[in-house]
Amino acid sequence: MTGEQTEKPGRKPRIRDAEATKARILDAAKKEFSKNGLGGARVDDIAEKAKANKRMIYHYFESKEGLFQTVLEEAYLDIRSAEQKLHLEDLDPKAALEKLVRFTWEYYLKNPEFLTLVNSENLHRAKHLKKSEIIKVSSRKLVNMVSSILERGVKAGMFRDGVDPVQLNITIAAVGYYYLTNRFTGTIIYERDLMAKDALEQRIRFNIETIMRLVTV
Amino acid sequence: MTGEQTEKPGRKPRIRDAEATKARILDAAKKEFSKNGLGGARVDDIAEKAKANKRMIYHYFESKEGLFQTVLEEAYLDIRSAEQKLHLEDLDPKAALEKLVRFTWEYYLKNPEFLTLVNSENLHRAKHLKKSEIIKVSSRKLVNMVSSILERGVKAGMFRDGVDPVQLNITIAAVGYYYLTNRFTGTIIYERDLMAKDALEQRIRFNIETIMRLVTV
DNA sequence: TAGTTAACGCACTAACTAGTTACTTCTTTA
DNA sequence: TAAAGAAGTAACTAGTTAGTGCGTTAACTA
Repeated sequence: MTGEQTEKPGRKPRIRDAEATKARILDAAKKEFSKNGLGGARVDDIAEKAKANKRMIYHYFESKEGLFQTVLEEAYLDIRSAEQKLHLEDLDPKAALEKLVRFTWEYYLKNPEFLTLVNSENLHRAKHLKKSEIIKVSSRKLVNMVSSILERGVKAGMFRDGVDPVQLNITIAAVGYYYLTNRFTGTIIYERDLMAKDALEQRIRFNIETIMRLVTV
Repeated sequence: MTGEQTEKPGRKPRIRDAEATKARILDAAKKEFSKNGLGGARVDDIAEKAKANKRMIYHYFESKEGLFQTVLEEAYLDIRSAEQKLHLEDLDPKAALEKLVRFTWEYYLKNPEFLTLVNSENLHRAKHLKKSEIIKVSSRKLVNMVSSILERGVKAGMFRDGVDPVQLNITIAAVGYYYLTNRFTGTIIYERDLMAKDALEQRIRFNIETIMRLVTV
């Protein structure tokens, strides 16, 4: 173990603390990568913001890309785990679906770094995500969750049959994701402040409407 | 004019040709920027691929960012002008809307650079697009087009009233854009080849269904 | 408490990168 | 045809940038 005897639950008075340093690096890296992309991010800046020596980045994460991969993996695991905590199986199908749409929207809104990280990874043709097995496993759970909501809805006569759960999943993500990643160009194109409070409220209502109409009989 | 007398319509035998060089640079730049993003693109590589001297880039476009701005502007003008050529006003509302959904999807599919350029611009908080007046004007036409389809549909009793044309427009873009920009991570997450021929066909059908159900009474 | 391991820091490098200087050559026009 | 301007080139610069070699010090353990 890692020095359990001197550690008290909420306190880590050690001057040298591998876990804390790692965490500070990951946190700074997430901000930098999401702000500037993988190519635009600077290792020196990450080290400075993490209040760590640059050498530590290479010590813990091997390379800039290794660091990016870890950041990305953690980001995916975070949203996947938050989705599981929704316990949609306890709600009736309509309420469950609406809750998922709302959750997805709010997660993107509160975690805009997630959007940019995913964009960055797609620019690199998902070469980092490809190596991660745990991401596949946790994503399967999401698809199953939506599948079972759909099934229950069909049985209850609320939803129509034949809606592909993967397509539905993609669409739930799409209507929120697109609006939010493209909020800067969108604000210019549509000459409207897409991030104003009422604009955001209008959008989430519209998204729920879109998804509900899609599955309703 | 630029040496009109020696130019024959389809032939430009000049060794020195400013327009041709400019065009080659823009073409190479579009590929480089869309492949690597603004930060990741290399000016030297663009010059090499364009078979032009790097000095020419600075001569014609002032800076790397100036070049990016021009590339981005041309990309937007291209899609906006293609949309206008659809002549949706000649079709009945349902057919018009379906044609727009299909066109948007196919444009993204055939011009994936557009998607990455827009992503890159959003990473930079739309600082380049902000400067462009012509983009706003041509985007207004798109919104008006959708507005008038909606209006005609409502009058004909086909579409329900109160659908916001901007939200609809964003949604039409979203359902195609998200699927295609995130095709690399998507293929991993959903463990399914999103770019297979039948997958693409399934998606466009799903998108049309989504949009039609959204506007139908 | 001595010895070992792991955390950390300094200073460096080799390669790269946007942008420029100073120049040559082609094309047009007075 | 001579002069001027525009198109094009090669070589360079000043500043970055990812990644390292090597030494130091704190923390754990035999």
